[in-house]
Amino acid sequence: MAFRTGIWNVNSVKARLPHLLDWLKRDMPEIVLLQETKCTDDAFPAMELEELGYNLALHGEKSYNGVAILSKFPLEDVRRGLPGEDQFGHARYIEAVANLPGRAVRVASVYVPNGQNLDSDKFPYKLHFLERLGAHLLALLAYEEMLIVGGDYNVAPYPADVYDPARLDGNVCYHPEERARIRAILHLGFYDGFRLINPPPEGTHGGGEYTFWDYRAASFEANRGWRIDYPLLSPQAADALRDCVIVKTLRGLDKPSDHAPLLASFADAREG
DNA sequence: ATGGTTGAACCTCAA
Repeated sequence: MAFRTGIWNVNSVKARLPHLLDWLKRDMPEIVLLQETKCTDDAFPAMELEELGYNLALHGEKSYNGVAILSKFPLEDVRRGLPGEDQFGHARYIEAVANLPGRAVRVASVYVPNGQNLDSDKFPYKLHFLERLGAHLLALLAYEEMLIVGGDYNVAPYPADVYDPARLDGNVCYHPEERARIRAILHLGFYDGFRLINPPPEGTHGGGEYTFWDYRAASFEANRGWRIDYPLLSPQAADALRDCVIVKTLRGLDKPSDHAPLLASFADAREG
């Protein structure tokens, strides 16, 4: 069957619950990958989402980070954290198998560390996280499954993915060391689902299509944005991809997240 | 313009 996958950094699932519920009722993605839920699993608004028909797989922590998978299909083989990760580390990765009728789809929700600034200890931590993520995704690629890894990667991979690539080159989230690591993951054999549907424009200027706008300095109004949220797809998932859009309207509401969601549509396995 | 805003939880940190 055909299905849709939503991807959204909500910047607090509790603060964003009204917008989240409205969006899910309107666009009805069967699978949803959330980042920055910012609450422990016992505080997650499970009842409201279960009422919409979702099964939940949660990996949260108090105040910061937190990722979740919502699925209208049964979830199995839930894994929390990257392999070898400290059990008490940040809640930044969750993976599960969604059992669609006649087809299993592996999905993951990832929230890559922001890195803060180049002088911070958090910057090498981010680079190391990207390397560990790449090692894990390489292992998953060997399964030859439909695999959808959606999240906030906190890295704009290419010049078209930031509003002013010349000025921002070297900034955190658009630093050559970060771009090299996210592009290394792509070069393993993953596809950026947004770019499969929306090829980047020619030249080195910003492409104008973004998923994140800073709350400060009227960034959204001026479209000073960054494309740092995207679906990374295995070849099997890329073949089934039919559409991928940024739901920009949600960034323009009152009390928005600083990220806009994405909605990716996948075809039935039997379609050509 | 090295500013600006938001969320969670505490009076500051992370983004």
